[in-house]
Amino acid sequence: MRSEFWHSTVHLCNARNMPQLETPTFPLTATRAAALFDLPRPASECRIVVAMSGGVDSSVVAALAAQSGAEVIGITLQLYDYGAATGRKGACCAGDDIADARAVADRLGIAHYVKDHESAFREEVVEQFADSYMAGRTPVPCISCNMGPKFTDLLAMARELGADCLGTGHYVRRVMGAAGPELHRASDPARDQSYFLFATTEDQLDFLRFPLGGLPKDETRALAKAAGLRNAAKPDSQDICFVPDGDYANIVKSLRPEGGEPGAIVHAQSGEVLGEHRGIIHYTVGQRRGLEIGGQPEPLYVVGIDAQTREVRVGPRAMLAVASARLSATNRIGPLPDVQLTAKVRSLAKPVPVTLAGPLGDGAETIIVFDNPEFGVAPGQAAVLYAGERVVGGGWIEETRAAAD
RNA sequence: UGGGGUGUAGCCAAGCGGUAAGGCACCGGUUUUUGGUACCGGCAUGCGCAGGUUCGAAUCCUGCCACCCCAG
Repeated sequence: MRSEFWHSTVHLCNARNMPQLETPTFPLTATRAAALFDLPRPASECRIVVAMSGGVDSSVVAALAAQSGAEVIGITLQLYDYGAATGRKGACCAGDDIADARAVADRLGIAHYVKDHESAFREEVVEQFADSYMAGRTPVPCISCNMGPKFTDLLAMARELGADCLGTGHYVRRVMGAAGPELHRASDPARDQSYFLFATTEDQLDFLRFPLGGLPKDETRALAKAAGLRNAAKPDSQDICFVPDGDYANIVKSLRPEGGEPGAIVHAQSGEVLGEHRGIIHYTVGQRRGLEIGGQPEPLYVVGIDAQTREVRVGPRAMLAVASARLSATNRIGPLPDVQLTAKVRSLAKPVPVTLAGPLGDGAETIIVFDNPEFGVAPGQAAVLYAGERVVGGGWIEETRAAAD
């Protein structure tokens, strides 16, 4: 099993042969570090797999795992090979990032595997990303990536390696509730990444650990410095990791050349053709900029995208008001509490009060009704449901119903 | 080659003698694990062109050019 599973391993270092490097200033004791992983047994008897992207966050997780006294194995998924992107800082899981992950593992004296996951990543994330845009939707590839490569594939690897848990650098908290582990927002709301993890299953959550979720701001970098990690000052990743220069449309067009076919920009109220666009993949419901339509008395926003006719419909902001949204493939994490729920329909949105009008979880379709009209709700994005700080679940936005005007 | 109208930044447009509003678009910044939104900032030494009057003209005068409408 092992040889087949790890046929693509390009590097493995033996922890016992590594020189013990001095990290005397590391501010956490072994006990406190171990507590972050909520281990089932004494740390010395545990094996922790850490998903190492090469970034600061997951590197610190590896450092914390090492500090706990458990046996630690770092795994880096090689997700894409983007030669041109090697100079880019802040990307993950390619080129320099893999080198960073390896260097960190060496520094910490832990084992480290690199797994070639390019074809799976392409299928599960990149192709879906392109298809979504081609369908006139706005995908969230980071969620697909968490669902597939990270929480399914990598997690399976960790289990096969006999690990007790899989630690990642996500800024969310795993909190033990009466009915089992719950997913909560990060302590630092500015860092919270729970939006990207709504699809985490209870099984996965059972096995996952997020040691950074409770850390105060800047603490991560302080830990990285204290541990002597070479990427301590590495810029935070942003943008989509497989889009090297931020030009996502280029990536989509290289995969789906038809995506660049022009179409009409039509006023949703008057039906007037206001101009021509450069392909529907450039637009998102709620988007204002990039339409290049001047001479209007007020800003116009994308209110709809018709993939069949390649028509982009635009209208005034009022037309963006949405009363409810239909969600598909919903997930539920833990019991549904009988409290006011809130929903986030974009990663940077504030959660707003909603009422759930249907089942939640097990892939069921459901409807969320916004207490107040919500603006810029785009099909393809995720709607993540919260009960206070707790993530209850969520689903994918399929379609929306406009607020009555 | 008759009459009327209009020409101000990429678009819409105010100004009607005192030294170029505003909106849209665009660009930049802030925020940020989705190039969305929002917010902040920038954006016409020049007002179709050439002359003239005036201390001073986009604003008045003359000529020319372009486009539009009506009539032929």
